[in-house]
Formats: sequence, C-alpha cells, structure tokens
Amino acid sequence: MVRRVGLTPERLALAGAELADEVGFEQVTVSALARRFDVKVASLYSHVRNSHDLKTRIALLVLREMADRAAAALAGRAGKDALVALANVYRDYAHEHPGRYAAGRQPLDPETAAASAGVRHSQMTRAVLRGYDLAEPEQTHAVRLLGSTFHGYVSLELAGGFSHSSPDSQESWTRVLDALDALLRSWPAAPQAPSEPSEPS
Amino acid sequence: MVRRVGLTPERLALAGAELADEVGFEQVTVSALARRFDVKVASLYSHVRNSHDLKTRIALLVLREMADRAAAALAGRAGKDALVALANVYRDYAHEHPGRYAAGRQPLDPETAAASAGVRHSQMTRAVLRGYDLAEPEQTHAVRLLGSTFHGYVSLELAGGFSHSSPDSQESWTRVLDALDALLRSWPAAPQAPSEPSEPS
DNA sequence: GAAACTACCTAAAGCCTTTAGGCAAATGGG
DNA sequence: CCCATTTGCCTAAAGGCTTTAGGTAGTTTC
Repeated sequence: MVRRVGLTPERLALAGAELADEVGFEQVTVSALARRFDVKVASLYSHVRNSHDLKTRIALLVLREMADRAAAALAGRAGKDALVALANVYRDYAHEHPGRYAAGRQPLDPETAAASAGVRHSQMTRAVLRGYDLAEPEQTHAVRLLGSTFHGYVSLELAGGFSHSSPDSQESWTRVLDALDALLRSWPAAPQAPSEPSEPS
Repeated sequence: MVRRVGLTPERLALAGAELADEVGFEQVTVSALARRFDVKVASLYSHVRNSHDLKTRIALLVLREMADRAAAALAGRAGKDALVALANVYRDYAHEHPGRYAAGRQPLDPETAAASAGVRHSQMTRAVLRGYDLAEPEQTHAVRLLGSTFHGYVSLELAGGFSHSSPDSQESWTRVLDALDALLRSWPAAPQAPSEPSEPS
C-alpha cells in the first residue's frame, strides 16, 4: 500500500512560495517542503534537481505572478495613472507576500533570467513610459531608474528601514511617485558628449 | 603546547567580510571562518553568539566602512557634486566588495539598526540635500527616494540585471544621477491635503 | 605560587543536502 | 488479460553546518 501524493515541480514551487510567505524565504528548504507534503526528503529530489533549483523555480513563479498582476493593472491606464498602478503592483505584492517577494529577488543565471517573466517586467515598464516623451537611449535609462527605485524602495521598506519614523512610509511612497512622474515629464536633456562627437565612448 | 590565534569578535567580523568578498556572503559560515583561522568550529562560539550574530557583526562593519567612505567623499562638496560623490561611494564599494555589500543589506533588528552606522548614512544623505531647497517633510521623502534608488540600482546591477544589454550600465548610472539632480532642483510641490487642512495624517 | 580566567579543544546531538538503490502501483503494448 | 516498463515514493547512508557541554593548558592576578 503506497501513498502517492502527486508531487510535481510546479506544485513544489507553489508550496515553496506559500512556505516562504509563512516563514521567510531563507527558511524554505527541501526538508521543510518535504515535511509539508508529509513525504520523505529524498522523494523531492525526483522533481527538483537540488535546493538551488527549487529556489529558482519559486523565483520564476513569483516573477510570473507579479508580471500577471502588472499586466492586469496596466490595462487601460496611461501616464501617471499607469506609473502609479505599476509601482503599486510591486509594493502591494511585497506587502501581501513578503516571502514570495524575497524569492523574486533571488539572482538568476543569465539564461534563466532571459527566459523568465523578468522580460515582461521591463516591457511593461517601457509601456508605462509610452505615456511620457522619451526616446532611446533615455528610455532605457528611465526603465532602469524606475526598476531600481521601485525595488529599492520596497526592499528597504520590507527590511523595516522606514518604520517607526515619521512621515509614514505610505506618504513617502506617494510623494516619491509624484516626484518620479514629474521627473519623467521633464526628463533632463543628455549633456553634450565631452570630446569625440561621433564616437561616444 | 597550545596555539593561541588571537580571535576577537572584531577580527572575526573582518575576516568574515573578506570571506564574503571571496566566496559570497551566503557562503559565510561559522565553519568556513574556523577553517580560515585553522581553528575548531566550537572555538568561535566564545566570540560570537551564533551564526546570526556573526552576520550581524559583518553587516555593522560594512555599514561603518561605507559611512566612513561617504564622509570622506562628502567633505568639501555640495550640490550635484556631493550627490554624485555619495552615490558613487555606494556603487564603487559594491563593485569592489560585492560580498561585503551584500552583507550590508542584511536586515537588522530595530535596536541594532538604531545603534548602527545606518544613522550616519541618512544624516549624510540629508547633508547632500542641503545643496537643494527642500523643507520637511519633503526632505525626508527625498532622503528615502535617494536611498531607495542608490541601493536599488546597485543591487540590480550586482545581480546582473543590466549586463549584456546596451546602453551600458555606467551610462545609465550617470544619467540616473543627472535625473535625480534635476528632480531635486525642481522638486514638485506637494498637492493639496485632501480634506483636513490643519491636521495632516 | 595558588586561584581565577582565557582561549582553544574534544565530543556529541540535531538538522539539512544529496546520492544510491529498492519496491509497489500505475501504465500500456501484445 | 498479462507482463514489462515507468513512475513515485521509500530506506539507507555519507557529509556538512550549528550549537551546547565540558575539559585543559597557558596566562593573569593577588
């Protein structure tokens, strides 16, 4: 008489994401996941290569979930409205699912990253910038600024960086978004290339 | 005949920081540190409470080192010059010492954080903002924006987010700093408080 | 010079990872 | 329907990291 639990890489990643929200991504471990399925540890190794593989799968799941939310939030919005919506997707997701969010910050090797939903994220940031008037390469600089600021803010907030100090974090967040909107509307012109006009370094 | 190596919490933290730069902060472990001193693992437990304590000490060391560099960089500078100098302190430190930088992102419990060099960091960011015309509470919002953007950018960059894509990261970094400078010079006015004028939330 | 302390040690328990090899249930071709 | 294969979970075991308990030999102190 043998129990078959029905493990798959997908179910493991999902359960791992839930576990991350409950106990923190650091504590997500092959052993802990096995306990959660009431199964021996070794059994999981038929479905994930190793601990790192598991974490990568969770990260990819998270990136997909966030991208899906972002796509839904951006539909039918433009300009500052879109900017704020996208920003709030990340922040709200992080607040609702801190463990998942931490998983999403897991570094991926380049090939994995290229095949991940991370690509959709930068496409959506670019979509937001359609509401502003930015040509390349400035658009790319702006994409990077937005990504950095969103994730930097949320990470610091999650780490407790802004708690117990006034003004409260929500207010700063609102003002930061106001500021980014203003910045994108009047993006400063690139300065003259220093010396060699036709061959920028 | 007994070998005395001369372990202290400080030396352990320093060696841990070096180890982090060599093999990554994730791999910094009490065992690895013991090997590095050619000493038995248990011996370290007279000097640090546990693994978490060790990591916290490394984080505090890193925050101090970065604050020292920042203080040196800010001396005699103001305005955009100061802004760029401070930003580059973080970015250069992260590039030179990726493991140490990762250690510095280790979350600290509130009391530890309050007693850390983190306080100096926000003071220095405020000092940079003296070159711009920002009254409270907007100054605090701006401090948070700068901290988020600096650390967000550097983290993404370190995670490989901007590699193998053009324009190169150095160029984006320069333009992001141009943009932040422009933003601080024309910081958008706070919108009207929605309903209760004399009692801002 | 004895007492107390310091700095490192041995021993051991507990948990996590990973690989190897096994057995029963499900599957599917003849 | 039956047997062979595959699938899914198991036991066993080795190796690493953490942490505590208890020892021992220099070193300091009075």
